[in-house]
Amino acid sequence: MSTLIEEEIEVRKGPWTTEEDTLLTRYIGRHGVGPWNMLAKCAGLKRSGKSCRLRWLNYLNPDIKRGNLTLQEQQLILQLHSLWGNRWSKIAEHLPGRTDNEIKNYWRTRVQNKQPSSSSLKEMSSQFSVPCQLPECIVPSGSVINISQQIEFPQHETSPNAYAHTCVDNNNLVLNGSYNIGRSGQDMEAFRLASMSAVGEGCWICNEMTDSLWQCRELGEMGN
DNA sequence: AACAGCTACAACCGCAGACTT
DNA sequence: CAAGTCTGCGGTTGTAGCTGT
Repeated sequence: MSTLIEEEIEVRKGPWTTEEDTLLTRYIGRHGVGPWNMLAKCAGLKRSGKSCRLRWLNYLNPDIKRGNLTLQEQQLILQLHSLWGNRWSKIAEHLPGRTDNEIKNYWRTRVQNKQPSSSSLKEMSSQFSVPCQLPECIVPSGSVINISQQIEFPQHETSPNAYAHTCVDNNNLVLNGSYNIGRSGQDMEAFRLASMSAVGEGCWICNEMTDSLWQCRELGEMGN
């Protein structure tokens, strides 16, 4: 009979091998998902239940979608993150086949790391208004997008008057200032969502822009 | 070709809440 | 009701692969 310490030493960590993947997949295929600690032992894996759960949910589960996030998914993540913050599991519930880990990684590597520099922040804080020039948008050159829609806010008590008007010039998306920015975070949120809607399905608004808007909101809150 | 820096992603850790004894 | 255990979540880290020099 092994001691507790010896058992702890036996627990494997690090990257999973194909043999381990096979064992876990086969066991769940036969018996389904159960208590993870028990499952790990019964499957013959020298892994913690936690590790098995993570491996299954984030990698081995056949329901998981592979490949890059679609533009719609990226847009949805931004919208949901603006509503719920870092509630990754909650956000993942609205993206079938995507895991909270994947969404979290996406956010950290491709959104959060592209925060505007402090100098650009200062510049923005001095203006704190539209229009603002936006780099690297993939809207076809020459397109014109007009929106004048009222944004619905699922969780906000009121619907602020958020209107954005956009046009595209030489691949740069420009927001024309028909949005009346208040100093509340909610107004900034409205502008943010309006801008995202402006780009529409199949198009994508650049990360720099949404982050910049987010910073604008924070600046607005700081100013209060 | 070799190296450094960067990016994306898998995996671990700590914590909190739920559940069980 | 308290203590122990399990589960799930969010933050963080390690590293393989890619890219630029």
